[in-house]
Amino acid sequence: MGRSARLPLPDPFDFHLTVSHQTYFRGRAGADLYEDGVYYRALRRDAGVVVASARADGDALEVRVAGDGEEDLRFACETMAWLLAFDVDLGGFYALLGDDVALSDAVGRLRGLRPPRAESVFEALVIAILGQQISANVARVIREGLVATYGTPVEADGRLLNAFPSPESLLAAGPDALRAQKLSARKVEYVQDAARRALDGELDIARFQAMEDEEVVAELTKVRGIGRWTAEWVLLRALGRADVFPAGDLALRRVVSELYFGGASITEADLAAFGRRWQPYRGLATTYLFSFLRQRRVAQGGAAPAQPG
DNA sequence: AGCCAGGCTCTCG
DNA sequence: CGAGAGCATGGC
Repeated sequence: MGRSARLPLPDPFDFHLTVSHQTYFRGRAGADLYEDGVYYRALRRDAGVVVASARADGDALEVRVAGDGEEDLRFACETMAWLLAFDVDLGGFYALLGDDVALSDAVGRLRGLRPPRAESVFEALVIAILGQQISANVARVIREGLVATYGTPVEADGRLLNAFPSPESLLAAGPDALRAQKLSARKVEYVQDAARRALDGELDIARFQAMEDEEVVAELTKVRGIGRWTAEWVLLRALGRADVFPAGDLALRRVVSELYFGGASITEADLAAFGRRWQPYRGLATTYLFSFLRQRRVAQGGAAPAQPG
């Protein structure tokens, strides 16, 4: 049962690091599962779900699907290559860094990290809304609950995972049920509005890929609940844009302050100006800086895994 | 116990 | 324009 195919790996590429980043160095984050060297995702395709997994094997990515459908396998291969950002030019970014000591040091440990992606604009948008204002850890906990409760459960290699909740399921949930998932009343509104838009076809990825970065920002920020930061998150995580730099992001501001300004506080405008040094790879710089933070957070034992009892 | 988190809206001067 | 309040809740 099942089919598999092998995709040539891009170079450089650190599979373990990239999938670890995707799962917050914890092995699981929402619909993303990483166990025993295998990356699992339940992918939505048309009305159904394709259970896919990938692992690095020599110079290839071995992609598997549970069923026997040839189309499913092809879909899984394309999607995995997209999720793991096979198309991104890391070499250009590394060359640009040159004498950037601080980030080069981070890059030294993060070499081969690719900026992993969300499955859909809807997923990226919902995750971004959940993450507004609150800490990354709290956002992650809330996302776990949402995916566990409203995702589509499937099994792969005897492991349980969930496809990211469909727009239908989050709409059907109703406001009170989502409030019970620790969303604020506002966030419930925003998430359900996003679900409606997804069902109306407004979040179709092709529609956005035809637009420039700033057009996407302008379009998305017309919507109540979506500000610049949320739109930029979608650009990075769903559309895979290379040069996006969320200068309003508090964590990004602090880590740049720490690495480049001796901890002195900097404004959003300062960060935007400073970020120009990473053009046209500001999105990669963002991913590397976040990865630096995520790894350190886990290494320091902050937000330890759930207690046994 | 407070206070702050990988924002955003709304209100008021 | 800018400043400030409110939101939800996990972690320090």
